[in-house]
Amino acid sequence: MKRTNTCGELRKSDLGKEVCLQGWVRFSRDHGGVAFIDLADRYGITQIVFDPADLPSETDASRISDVMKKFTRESAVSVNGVVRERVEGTADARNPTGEIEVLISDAEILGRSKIPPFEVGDQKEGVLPNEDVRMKYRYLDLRRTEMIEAITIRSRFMHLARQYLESKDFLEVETPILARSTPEGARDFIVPSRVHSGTFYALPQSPQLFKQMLMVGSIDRYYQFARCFRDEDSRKDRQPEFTQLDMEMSFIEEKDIQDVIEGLISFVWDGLYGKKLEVPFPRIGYTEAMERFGSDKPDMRYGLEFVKLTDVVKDVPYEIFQRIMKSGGIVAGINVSAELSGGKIGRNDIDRYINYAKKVGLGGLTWMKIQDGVPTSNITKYFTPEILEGIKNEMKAEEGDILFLVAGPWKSTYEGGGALRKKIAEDLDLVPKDVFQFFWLVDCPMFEVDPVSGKYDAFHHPFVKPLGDIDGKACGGACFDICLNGNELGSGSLRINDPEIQKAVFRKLGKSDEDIEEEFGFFVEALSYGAPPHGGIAIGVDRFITIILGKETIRDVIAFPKNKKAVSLLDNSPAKVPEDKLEELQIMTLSIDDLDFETVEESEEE
RNA sequence: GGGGUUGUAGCUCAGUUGGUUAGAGCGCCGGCCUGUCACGCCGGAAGUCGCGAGUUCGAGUCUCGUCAGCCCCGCCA
Repeated sequence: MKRTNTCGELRKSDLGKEVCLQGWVRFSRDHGGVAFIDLADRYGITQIVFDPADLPSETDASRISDVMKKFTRESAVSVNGVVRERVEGTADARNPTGEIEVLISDAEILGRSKIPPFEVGDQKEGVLPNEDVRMKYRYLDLRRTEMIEAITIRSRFMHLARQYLESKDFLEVETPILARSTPEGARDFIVPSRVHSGTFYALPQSPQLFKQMLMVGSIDRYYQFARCFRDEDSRKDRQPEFTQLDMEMSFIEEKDIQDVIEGLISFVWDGLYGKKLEVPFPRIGYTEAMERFGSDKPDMRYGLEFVKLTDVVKDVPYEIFQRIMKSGGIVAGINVSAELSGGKIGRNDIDRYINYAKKVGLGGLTWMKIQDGVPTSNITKYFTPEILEGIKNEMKAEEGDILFLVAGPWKSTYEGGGALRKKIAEDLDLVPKDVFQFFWLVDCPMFEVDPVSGKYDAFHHPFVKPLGDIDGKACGGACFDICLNGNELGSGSLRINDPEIQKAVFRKLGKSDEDIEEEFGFFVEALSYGAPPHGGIAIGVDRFITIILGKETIRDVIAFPKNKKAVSLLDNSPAKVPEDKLEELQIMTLSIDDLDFETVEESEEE
């Protein structure tokens, strides 16, 4: 190999060395005589200098000068030269290689670059182009320091995790990408079979069933960096394809899974940052999390906790609250203290929050401000002085504090309230940076009942081991989530290993015995051949990396992500395929774009 | 599917109450410059104001529609 060093490597200790550096021309500065190039690769930047007054004797100066004229920005080039100390007073303390430079004696262009569509180099005032431009030229975007860092940390994370899990006897096993479509959960991506026309594979939403069958297959400690596919609308933390660190273990209890994850994350943390994490992570029950923070993945780095007010206001003449409580709803409040808000919340802000509350599914938002010691607002006339006093005491409200009251059905009200809490915290800048708070959300229910249809839904998924009688009123599930800073990082559970219980859960979810046999027969069958007690967890790799790097979106930690509409602007996928490929698969498309509009319009006119 | 927001030079943006020839910085091209580091200085080229209608004597600006990006809701067992 010609290249002797990377662009981030050379130091004063290398003075006098003959080196060959290869990389990209980031900036160049031509002073008419002496000229500089910042040569960059993913390791760093080294200054190359062309110095006619100080050239080695055998050097052909005009030839080098000619070659360097072709060194357009972002071209890949090769440079030979000698490492030397920079002229006194010109060292660059911001750059680890800033004390040295390479005096060029030979140069070659390896791959000339067209004029880049945007700035690749780090700028004093970062002017990032729009994301769609970055996506179209992702290969250039990846050269940026920030992207290099994200990709590097991601790789380190995966390496450290593998190192840890292998040391604990876990085996990495690949599971199929072409698999059976399952009826539960998200929409599947479908892949047509050529051999069996009219039938389809689905891309896995997760390797759930396969990893459980690995347990039946005696692979008692499994892990995999698994690609998962879900055909649902994207968000900044959701992509149609994403990566999970998927794990499963046999002969274990819930705590064993949590111990492994705590060990794993501590190991990774130490490897990445050289810092110890405090373990075990705290636990909070589902109900408590909902009632204090209005979320099953609460951000507990700041306060603004909910206070239950149902008892305090149970005799309130305020009709809206009465109606809600009579139908089993709750009333809860959040105190935005004058201390936190700095008195910055005015009537306009309150109206904004009322609007926001409606947007996130709350029926409305009641507010009061403590003025002259009394909760005051346009609706306090419907409250008795005793009840107002009760609210004030319960919420520990003081002069100038603003109280927001939410009311409605337990779940949707706390969830909406949680969204409001988050919004207020962000507006008031209450969310601390550089604090990483892991915790376990525990004591989850097994089922949720749809308030409209009355239909049972699995709280996590149908393979979770129920705790107790599944027909009981509040049947729990042996499932739990790991959360970090208001995000769900992953969820785990003990699984059902008894085929009869598995069938009973499916029935509870409304499946007939025929459906169960058709959709999950192979799986129930597998459970009936000595399935060990087992359980596992999956960690969202993209989200984890996003959070620890303080990024806004998982797109920034994925090398080639798709946009909001699931389009890859780099390769323009999805795309049409030639007609003969469809014929081979015996597929016809009914896409509106494929219709002949002239014909359609004519038929409409008739 | 719904709501919000953005769209002006290759990139990031400004553009007043509707009014002459649409501007700036960066980049690009040409010239000058022997110690810069986002080098500097001088000069230059570069625009379907997302697209389509409408109002108007006149539209980047107002109205309607439409397309695209992003954020949120729905959706994501």
